[in-house]
Amino acid sequence: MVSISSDVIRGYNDTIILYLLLDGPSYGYEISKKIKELSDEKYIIKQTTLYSAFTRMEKNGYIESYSVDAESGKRRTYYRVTDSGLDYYREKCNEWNLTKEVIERFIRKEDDECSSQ
Amino acid sequence: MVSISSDVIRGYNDTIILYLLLDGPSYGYEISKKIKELSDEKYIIKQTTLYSAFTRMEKNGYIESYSVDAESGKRRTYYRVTDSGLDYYREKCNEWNLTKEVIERFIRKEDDECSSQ
DNA sequence: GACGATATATCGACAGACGAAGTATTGAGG
DNA sequence: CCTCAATACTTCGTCTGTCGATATATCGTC
Repeated sequence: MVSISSDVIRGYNDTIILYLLLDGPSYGYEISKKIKELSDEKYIIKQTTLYSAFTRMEKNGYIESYSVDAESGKRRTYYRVTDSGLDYYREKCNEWNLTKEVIERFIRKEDDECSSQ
Repeated sequence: MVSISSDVIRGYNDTIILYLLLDGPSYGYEISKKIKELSDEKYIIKQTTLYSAFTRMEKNGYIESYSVDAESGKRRTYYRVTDSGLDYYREKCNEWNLTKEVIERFIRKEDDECSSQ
């Protein structure tokens, strides 16, 4: 079975998270559910990866956090995208399109070496 | 200017190198030139990255090396792909197609948030 | 009261990228 | 002859992001 290795996604976790935050503020657990859903279970982000991405991005000014005590006891940390975060997201989108194009030049298609999976 | 960040390529350097070695044995300096060429200068692999990839892949049995003393003094270490290396390359091709599809779901197109670069 | 789901945090290990620096050869130009 | 650019490879040390392990706390339900 072909599955996604984290080394590939590495450098795009931030982008994925930002994409989901563009719909409105959200929190860790919800984001992880949405990633799983939107990727048809093909990519399940690790907790540690997710939370360390939040920390990093907040430090870089791409997102802002605020705490909410939802339904009695359960506290949540919500994050929202900043202007700078939106800029960053757009940059990553452009970078992705370029990168995709470049990598594709080194991937053989069905007709020759890369057919039988 | 949009340029390729190494975190994105990370995990695909091996694939890129293997692709070029599929044409026949080659050595470090030549591979680096070819990558630069084939990517229209958009991706220039760092020496250290390249040579550490060779070491890693040889250790993993994906490539084999042999030394050649070309044109009098200059020694070169040539690498060729093994069967296991070809398998690995094919796997990475499949993985790439999957990964590309998944990441793309988190990239906004021109119509909304990801237009003005 | 035990368990699964929700929700977050911290710590330490590891792999891959890469800057800096060094070595050695060859050929061209002053 | 010497220097410099190009060719060709190596070693060392640092940094960043991922992730396994572990811990904590709440809520609903069986």
